[in-house]
Amino acid sequence: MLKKKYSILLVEDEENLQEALKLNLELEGYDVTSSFDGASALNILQKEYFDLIILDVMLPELDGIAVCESVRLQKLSIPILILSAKNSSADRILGLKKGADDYLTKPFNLEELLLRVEKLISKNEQLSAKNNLVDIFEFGNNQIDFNGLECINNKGIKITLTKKEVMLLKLLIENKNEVVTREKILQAVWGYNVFPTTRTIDNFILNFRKYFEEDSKSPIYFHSVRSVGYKFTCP
Amino acid sequence: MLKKKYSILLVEDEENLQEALKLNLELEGYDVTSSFDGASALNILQKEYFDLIILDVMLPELDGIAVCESVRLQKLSIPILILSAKNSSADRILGLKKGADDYLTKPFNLEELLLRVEKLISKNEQLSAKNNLVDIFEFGNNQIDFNGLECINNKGIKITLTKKEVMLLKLLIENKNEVVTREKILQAVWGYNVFPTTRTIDNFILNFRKYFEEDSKSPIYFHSVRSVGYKFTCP
DNA sequence: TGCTTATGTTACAATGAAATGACACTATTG
DNA sequence: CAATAGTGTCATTTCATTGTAACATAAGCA
Repeated sequence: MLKKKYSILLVEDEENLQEALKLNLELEGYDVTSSFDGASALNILQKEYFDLIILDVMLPELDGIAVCESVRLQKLSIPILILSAKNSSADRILGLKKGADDYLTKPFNLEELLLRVEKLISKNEQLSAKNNLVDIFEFGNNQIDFNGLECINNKGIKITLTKKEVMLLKLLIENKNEVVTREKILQAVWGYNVFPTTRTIDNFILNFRKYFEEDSKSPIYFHSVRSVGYKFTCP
Repeated sequence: MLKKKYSILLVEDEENLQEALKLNLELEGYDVTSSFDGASALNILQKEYFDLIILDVMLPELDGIAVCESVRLQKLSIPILILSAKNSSADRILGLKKGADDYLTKPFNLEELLLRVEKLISKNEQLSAKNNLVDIFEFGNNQIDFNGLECINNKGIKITLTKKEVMLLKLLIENKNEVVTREKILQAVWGYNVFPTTRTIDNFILNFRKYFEEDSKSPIYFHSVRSVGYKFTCP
């Protein structure tokens, strides 16, 4: 039987390591696409399908964690393997929290990397057809279905969310009870090079308040933090 | 919403650690069964279902690796997380090769353990939640026979579906009430790994609406989700 | 071989999400 | 207590995405 060739996006700026890894992965039969920085990685991901992303955390400009976050916001369920020079458990935890599926510390044993790669791909392969656990978030009397991009608000009215709304909402909810800066929002939702007027974010918040707040004039979920950004709290 | 309680088999002979882990896992909402040696672990596994096994490698008599191997010989899919005092990559490789899904080195950070546990369980959960579609699917007054490639629509007219139509329809129905992205559609139905902009998908949807909707201008089953994809809903 | 049906492509119109600009409002500062 | 900077709100515009049909090509079959 013909074996399907799996594709890997390898994001690593250090040229020697990039080349060595690419070579070894290709020897294992993978189809490897190279990327040397976070921004271009995100670009490539828009246009092409991959079975796995290998991501160095130390990247010029946009770092690995940010890429990881951005990928997860767009609901791409690609497995992500993070490579890092740091071996603190705090870093590993951050990586795993931001949506990485596995975490390896440099210097690593090549065989271990290849094993982990294989495991990640084969686990994901099996569920590629249907890959969703129900993903419903509730606060107050609001229910949000992130898979169906719709929600039922406290008045029992069904609202269909748009892509950007979902991304922003997810970002806020993932960071609930902490302030998310405007810069971070623009970065994560609108991308690294598109910066619309600041009023845009406010308009989205405005909508969220209309959708979800009892009294949109005195919000209890969507708080503005003057000169910093916004904060979602759920009591 | 009611959350399912997941069950974990914790195999650890050191009593303090056993207890501490059990407590913490239970606080997270897991149902924990304790085992203190390899032989009894295998026994328990014969009789009961678990969503995850946490396995110390250093066990009296039958060690963790042996248990792991034995489990893999019988039940393939339970995720196994190995705990070990040794941090050599050789050991990690051995563990992973023998069928472990993840490997943590003692001393470990509790939060990291909990994160990895959660990840292992949810990944596996998705696997087992595979949808098995019946061959005949009904919605509204439409009947679709996925085997015979034909269907009877709401006007009682028989329509023969083509191969691609069946594939797309199946994909949408398997993911009913969820948005299926254009990328996923292109990948699943057309086998593309690169995503060209094409009107092909739209034309297929157009046909579905003609076949199955009362009023194809205001569809109730086949919804477009702008800049994401399409969603099949059946009320 | 030519006919028939399935699939893909092109072109253009319609649509609606998101961006913008204007202005009122509110908090913060010296 | 102005002055100022930051935020709330709405009406309006814009432009990418989607709907649609007619046409082109490929595949399958008599």
